[in-house]
Order: sequence, then structure tokens, then C-alpha cells
Amino acid sequence: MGRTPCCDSKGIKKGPWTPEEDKLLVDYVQANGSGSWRLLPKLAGLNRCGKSCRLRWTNYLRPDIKRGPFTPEEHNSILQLHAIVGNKWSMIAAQLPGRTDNEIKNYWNTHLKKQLRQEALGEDAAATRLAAAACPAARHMAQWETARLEAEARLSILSSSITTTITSGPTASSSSSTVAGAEHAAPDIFLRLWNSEVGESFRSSVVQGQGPDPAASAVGLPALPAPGDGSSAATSTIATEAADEYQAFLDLAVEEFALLHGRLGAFSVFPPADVLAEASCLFTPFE
DNA sequence: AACGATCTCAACCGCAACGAT
DNA sequence: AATCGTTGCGGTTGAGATCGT
Repeated sequence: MGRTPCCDSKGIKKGPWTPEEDKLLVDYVQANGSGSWRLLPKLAGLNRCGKSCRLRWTNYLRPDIKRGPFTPEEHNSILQLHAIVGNKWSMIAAQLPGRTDNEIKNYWNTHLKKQLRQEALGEDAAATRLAAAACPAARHMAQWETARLEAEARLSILSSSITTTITSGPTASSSSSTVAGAEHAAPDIFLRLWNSEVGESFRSSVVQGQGPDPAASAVGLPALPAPGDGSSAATSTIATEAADEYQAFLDLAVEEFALLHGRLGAFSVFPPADVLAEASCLFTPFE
């Protein structure tokens, strides 16, 4: 299978791999490691470009490749991760041992994309919910989309809360209400990341010289700038920086998925079952 | 059985990021 | 600082398989 070779310049072979070529590549990599992909074809006796060899190895010949159809768990993981990181196939693949980015990309384009498109076409919100109620995968997607939107909204509220605090004077209730609203979104990915190493690093480096907000601490949210300390201009600058840094943290955290997974061991981007149970009120419309 | 339409997925292409010089 | 070579990623392609008529 595969695309027909577009050219045959320099005598480099393209197109589908033969079993003989596969054997040459596997034997060489197992004996010597991948090393330099550019030099590998020549050393392994293959008439292929290094790029082609790397692709063949990583997507097909690697011994830890998991074959066969995607399990429901993998299916749901792909839906959830895609809702968070988008088309970052390598990042999603890093969370699914044995699956390659190419495989996940194909699965998304052939199965999930089509499924989502069909749901989107000609269906109003009520019809979508009915369908979601009948289809576990769609329901899962809807739940995660809800959680994601809530997280975005919370971030927005947090930013405006900071601004409000600065421009209209100190009010204990403004930060309290923000935190109370955020408490409902406790199981979302951003909060879990906030409580991870990345979040800890961020807190220690960015949020400095501010007394901890007890309510915020209770749910693991960042302390807001302490009201009324310093001039309004200086505080405003701090607030802007805090908001920028918070966004930078979120960007960084998403980029760090794979790293976190390895470094924290039990770390999961998904909430544990007990937390999910506690937060089930979030998803009641779909249950 | 024959044929066209649709689906699947291995492989290619182009580009960006990164390191070496 | 600029250039070059290498690697990895995401988007796309198209041959073969499967389905529908």
C-alpha cells in the first residue's frame, strides 16, 4: 500500500517495504541501535533514505508497537486528549503506550473526525444531547468539552477578577467568589497540573510576596494579588504579569504532558475515580 | 458476477525546530 | 550571527480492501 513513488532520483527506493527490507532494518537496529538515521540505510544495506527508515521503524517495526483495534479506553483517551491538546498526535501517542502518532492520527481522521462531523451536522443542541445520551463516546466527548470550557471560563474569570480587584478596590468577596466558582472545576486537567511539579515551580517563581488566600489554597488555586498593597499602578503591573505568567503556565503545562507522565509516575491527566464521582454533578445533564 | 463508491492505513511530503559549525 | 544538516511532526496521498447496488 501507500503512495506511488513520485520520483526515483538518485536510485533511492520508495514505496511499500518488502519483508526483506524490514528484516535488514530490524536486524540492524536491534544490533546497533538507530543512531544516525541518515547513515543507517547505507550501513544496513538498504536502498532507502534515512527518513523512510525512521518512519518504517517507528510506525511499524518497533517491537513495542501494539497491534489491533483501539480499545474503548484508548478511544476515550484519544477523545479526551484531543479535546485538550488538539492535533498534537505525538503528545497523545505519548499517553498511549504502544500506539504511534501516525496510527492515532489515522484513527482520528477515519473514525472520530467523521463521527464528530456527523454529530455536528444538522443537529441542534437538544438533539446533540439526546445523541450523546445514547452514545457513550459522544457523551464522554461532551463531558470533556464542558470541563475544558469551564476551565477556560475560570481562567477568564480569574483574569477579570484580578483586574477588578486592582481597578475598583479591594473586596474580599471578589476573590472568594472566583475561588468558589473554580471549586466546581476541581477535577479538570489544569487544576491537576497546577498541583503538579510544574504548578509548584510556577507558584514559587511567580507568585511572590503575596499572602496565601486560604480559600484559594483550599482548592489549590493561585493566590491573587493581595488587595491594597502598594500603589495601584504597581499592583496593576503585578496583576498583568501574574495573568501573563498564568497563561504561560497553562501553555507550558500542556506541553509537559509526556514529561509529567514519566516523572510523576502515577500522575494521570485524568481525575481518579473518587474525584470523578465527587464531581459527577458537573456532568448531570448527560447522565 | 461486475462495477463503482467508500474506507483504511502505510508511506510520502513539506516545514519547523534544533544543534553543529 | 548566519548557514547548513538532521530530525521529528503534522498534513496529505493513493493502493488495496471492503461495501453496496
